[in-house]
Amino acid sequence: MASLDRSLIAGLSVFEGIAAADLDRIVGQARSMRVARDQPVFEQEQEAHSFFLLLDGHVRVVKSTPDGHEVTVRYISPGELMGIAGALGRTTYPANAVAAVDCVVLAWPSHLWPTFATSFPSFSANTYKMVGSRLQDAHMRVIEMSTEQVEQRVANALLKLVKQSGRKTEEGILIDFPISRQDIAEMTGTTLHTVSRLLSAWEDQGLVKSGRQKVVVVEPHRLVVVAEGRGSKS
Amino acid sequence: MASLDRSLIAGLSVFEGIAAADLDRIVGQARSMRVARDQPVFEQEQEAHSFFLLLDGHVRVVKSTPDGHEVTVRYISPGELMGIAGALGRTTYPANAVAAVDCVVLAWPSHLWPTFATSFPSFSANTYKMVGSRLQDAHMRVIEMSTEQVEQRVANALLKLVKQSGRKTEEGILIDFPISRQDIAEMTGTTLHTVSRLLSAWEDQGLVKSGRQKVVVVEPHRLVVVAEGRGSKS
DNA sequence: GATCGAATTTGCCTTAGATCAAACAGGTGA
DNA sequence: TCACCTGTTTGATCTAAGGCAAATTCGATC
Repeated sequence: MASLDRSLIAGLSVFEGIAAADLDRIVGQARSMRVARDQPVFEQEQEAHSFFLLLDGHVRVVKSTPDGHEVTVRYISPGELMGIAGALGRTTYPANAVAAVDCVVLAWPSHLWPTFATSFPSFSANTYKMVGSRLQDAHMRVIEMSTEQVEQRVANALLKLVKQSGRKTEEGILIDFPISRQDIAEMTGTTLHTVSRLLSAWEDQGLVKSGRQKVVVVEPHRLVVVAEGRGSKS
Repeated sequence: MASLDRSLIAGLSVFEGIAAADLDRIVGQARSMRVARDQPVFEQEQEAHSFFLLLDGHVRVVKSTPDGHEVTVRYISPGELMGIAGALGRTTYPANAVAAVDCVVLAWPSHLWPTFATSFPSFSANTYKMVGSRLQDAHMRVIEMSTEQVEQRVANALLKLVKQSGRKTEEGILIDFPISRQDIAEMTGTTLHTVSRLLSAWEDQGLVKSGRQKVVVVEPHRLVVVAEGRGSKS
């Protein structure tokens, strides 16, 4: 296996404030792995043997309910940690993580977490800061679900994806991984039919351009207007 | 001010695994305060100067949206921490916390957190474990909002309240603080009208007994059936 | 005990969005 | 090049639950 270099992780916000030598020690204990598109990184209820850092690609985190519904919790972008169940006192993963595209991830055995946390206090502080913002996110989701209607939620979801993984093209801002109507529906608590109708309507108005597993946001500004609830109700 | 005793906090799960002498040191730096019913413990966007432990009473944590909606995030029971924004890298409180009844709380200045975290590792571990379970909770809420219908969500909310703050009476299990239809609506993302209709229907079926700001669950078992989605659709 | 305000109940109507159904691409592999 | 599978579009209903309005009840206060 090629030896891993600290340059892989230097500069990531989770590792901010950590000395170069320490970064080496951290990276030295990681195992790097490739995960092919649509393959799992870890699975719900499984023993949480490792925690992960996404180096390249995009990972979808999904919870399945007993009655067969799937809810997308979040998308992970390069540089983010995932599967940190151990740091929160869990022994199993709370959700499925599947690669949205071919991915490269680093994995550390979970039992290293306590050592890392005490040896590298800024690592632990940064991690808990991230946990804090995920908690914040989750609360925002609850609030959205309680107070906004589907149109606004879908607009918000697209804007979030654009901010997180948007790539500029001549047409507009492309969401940089394959994403289906069904995926968007699972992020927003609606059905693929409704998402399809919304995208069609927005396409007619020139807000977005979309195709099979692909969405390009042409006019983010106007999408923000929709997200805020004063979309043109004629 | 009466001197505070470690017996106040010994035995609480957050302080599990901490030596008696350390408990003294921790309690010694707290300030105890009373909060009258309907008064705030802390407020959204406010500078997070302190974190709190609820000793007695019940606190409702509510988020307000710009457009005037209120969403209840959770109820805090005695023994739980709240306002730990600092531990998660925030400088302001993310929500309003208001006393549902007259309360007694301990408060520590936020700047003590880092010291506490390093001096009492099990305190920090316990706290993050609790954060983990709140994150879990929040995700469960999102899933409920996405996949269940109002009837199930309201049933679930009542069951959660019963588990958390139920007190046995001859009639059934009483939710041990004043709670209005509106409050329940804000917990479940619906309207007080719908909650009222549901409670009326359940009362007719003998599932609950309810009155002004009061709910008694008479038959938890049958409420569980409703919560799981196979309530008697005649 | 009379009064007043807040909480609750209920009926009726409306509607956002789910469900059902069917047709329609656009890639991929043979 | 064609066939096929998966993702998408669009139309036609249907319904859970929200909105509106009005009556009612319960407690607290004077």
